[in-house]
Amino acid sequence: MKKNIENAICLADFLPYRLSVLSNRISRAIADGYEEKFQLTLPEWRVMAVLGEESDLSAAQVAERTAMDKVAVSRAVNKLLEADRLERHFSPEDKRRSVLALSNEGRAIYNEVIPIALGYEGKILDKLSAVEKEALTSLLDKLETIQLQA
Amino acid sequence: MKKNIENAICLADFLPYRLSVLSNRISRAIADGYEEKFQLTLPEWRVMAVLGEESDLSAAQVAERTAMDKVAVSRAVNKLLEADRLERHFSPEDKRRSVLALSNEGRAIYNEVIPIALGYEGKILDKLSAVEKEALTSLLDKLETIQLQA
DNA sequence: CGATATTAGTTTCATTCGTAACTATTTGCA
DNA sequence: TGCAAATAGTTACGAATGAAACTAATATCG
Repeated sequence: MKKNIENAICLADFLPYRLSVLSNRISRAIADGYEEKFQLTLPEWRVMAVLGEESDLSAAQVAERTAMDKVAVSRAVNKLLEADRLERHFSPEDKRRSVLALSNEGRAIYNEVIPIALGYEGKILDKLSAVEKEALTSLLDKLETIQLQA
Repeated sequence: MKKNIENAICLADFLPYRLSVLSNRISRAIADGYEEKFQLTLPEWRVMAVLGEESDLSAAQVAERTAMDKVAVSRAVNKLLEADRLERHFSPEDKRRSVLALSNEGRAIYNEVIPIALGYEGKILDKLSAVEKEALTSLLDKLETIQLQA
């Protein structure tokens, strides 16, 4: 396998490229499992996923937990509200702050999507040994802490 | 740390989500290192990267090596042609097939971007021990082979 | 109290992206 | 040969995305 020793990049060996291709492939496969069936986009699903875990978050808290930006959250929330998958009211103390939660319908969909998403993750993790799974988790923990801004 | 044992997802522990966030963060950081400076988008850079390694590829071969689809390649190639960073002629045997290569100007830019890209990768890899680097490579090798299509 | 700054969330606009349809060329095979 | 199918690449179009400007509500501080 060609290495990046001279002034050239072998894309196939380049970590950022490999992560990008792998991640896109996995996300696409999972989204294919629910997008058409539930008319649900990836950003919408992410919003539902955090609200399934914890209710009554503000849009900003959803953004924080999903690593989405506030515009993306706003759009996803509005589409979910239109589809009656979310309920929103506003905090009495601060009328700007929204308080978001899954509706019954949203919860039902959440309960259906969860096994699909976990199924795909399982399909991947099942191919790894216990040691490899451990290594993967610990590498991700470490990589997530790395500061990149020049 | 909350685990995915019940019918819920802890996004922060969910492998596809973690990969996606990590990969986007890294790609964004690297792109910030060349996009503005060279007026170069990520897909354009990917095309240049493969042609820097190997010249006279067709658009389809570029697509294959970059994991981009043919439309994205077509667009990137056309922008690079307009900017005189690429040269294109067509195969005499098959007038449909393009033969792409970096221009001198493209090569010069390639030579400038390479160290930026490798620098970011190095910044990440330097935080890992030799054993961790080995584990990462072997995990990626393995994960890349996994079949996901339901 | 009242002006200014900050914060939450939305809207706008320009760009990007993906899918599907299209053109041109070549291949295969009756 | 010659016509249908396949292939290389482009175009068209609607949806998704991101940055910046905007609105409304609250906080700060003279």
